[in-house]
Amino acid sequence: MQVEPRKAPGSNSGRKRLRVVAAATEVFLKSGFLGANMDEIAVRAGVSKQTIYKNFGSKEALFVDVVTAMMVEADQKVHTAPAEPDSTEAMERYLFEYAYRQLSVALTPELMQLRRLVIGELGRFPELARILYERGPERAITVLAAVFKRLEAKGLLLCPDATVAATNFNWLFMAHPVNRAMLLGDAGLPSDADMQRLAKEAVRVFLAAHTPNRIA
Amino acid sequence: MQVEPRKAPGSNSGRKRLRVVAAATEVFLKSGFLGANMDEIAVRAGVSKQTIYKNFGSKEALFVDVVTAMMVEADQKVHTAPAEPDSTEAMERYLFEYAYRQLSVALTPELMQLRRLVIGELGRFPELARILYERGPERAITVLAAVFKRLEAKGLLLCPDATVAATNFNWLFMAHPVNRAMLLGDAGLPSDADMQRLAKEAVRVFLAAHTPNRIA
DNA sequence: CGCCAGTCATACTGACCAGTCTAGTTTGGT
DNA sequence: ACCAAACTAGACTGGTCAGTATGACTGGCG
Repeated sequence: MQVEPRKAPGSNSGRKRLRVVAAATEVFLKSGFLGANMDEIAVRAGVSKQTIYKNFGSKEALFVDVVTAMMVEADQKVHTAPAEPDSTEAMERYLFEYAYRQLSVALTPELMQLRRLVIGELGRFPELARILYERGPERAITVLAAVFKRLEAKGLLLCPDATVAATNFNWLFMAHPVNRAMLLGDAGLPSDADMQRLAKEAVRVFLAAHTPNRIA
Repeated sequence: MQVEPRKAPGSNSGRKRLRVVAAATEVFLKSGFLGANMDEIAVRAGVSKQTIYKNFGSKEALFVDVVTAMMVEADQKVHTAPAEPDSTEAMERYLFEYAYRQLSVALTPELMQLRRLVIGELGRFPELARILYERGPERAITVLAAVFKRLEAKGLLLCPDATVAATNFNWLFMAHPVNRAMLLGDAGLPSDADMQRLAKEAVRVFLAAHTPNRIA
């Protein structure tokens, strides 16, 4: 099977390719890799199976393409960097905003389902799980650690190991809702008020453990 | 299809049943629900397919039985309750021991693979995921919250909401390694030294945020 | 010994499905 | 207008697999 090179997105071929990716995304998210049916994907995309196989070569390759595309798209939403704070009060606000934004962006039904899918297919597609790990939590923690290092230099934070501190903070607000969503489904996702509570509590605990001269 | 009632475990039938469960456990963990092959399970159990269908009725039912059995077994290992502490120093030790034990017991390749499996099959078997949630993190947090309430009554802890405090503590040591294991596989599991570090850091952060009159 | 419930190996059915093939149609560039 | 590339519907192949059917074997018990 000869796989055609990717066409420009404006062309007719390119548009068809996008429709296939969109349809495949739906179907894979709904049914998983083995449960997904190529005929259903073709019908939903309004495209013949031939076209799919011409563009992607195989079910596996389509799956990898679809999941990778979903992660790239998610990446773009997560990337935002507000100005870093200069005072204790500004830092508290900064941390709260950061946590709240991460919660809002990451805890969507699509991303949670993507996560379930990738975890379930770890055995078959370990490289996809690795990419999700690196682009998700690892990247978030790395970026946060760099911020914390600068905050420590300013004397606003006390953290001998910035990566450990960033890991602490990240999971203080993320762990509980993500775990719930993984096992309870979309019904377990937090409301906006929940997210604010989570962010606030995470900031409180984090600062209690990483601020110089603090009295609880 | 008539499903036979469960036989006493000592009998010949009972032993065969156990061998089926053991074999099915292996195969489901390795291949997932759809990927698992009933013929392979039969061969591994040294049993004919007929016997499997007589005892369990269907692939779905076997899967539910197997996963439930795995969770019951895991439960027994997790349940241990050392004496509750009476002083600040004893509490620190207690929390460390608790965290370290939870890490040691929960972060095994089998339990992590079970978790991946259940998460991946959330769409098909939501009730299994719910059971895992209730018997796993929810139960751990509930038990911990009760302990924290008593510790607060003794004046050792400061936590207006014991459940929030228990959630904080639980995920402070669990979140990072569990997330790594989910996405990086068994190679991402922490070493014994890692677990001790995780437990120690979690206790430090937790106590900084939940102890009366504490100076960081 | 003879009974019979449980088990065995094996073959089969019917459904599903990834991927291919065919022959006719549309599209887009020149 | 013309042609080549891309696309279409739909049939087809080959393989897999859940679940059933068959007929023979075995072991415990009266």
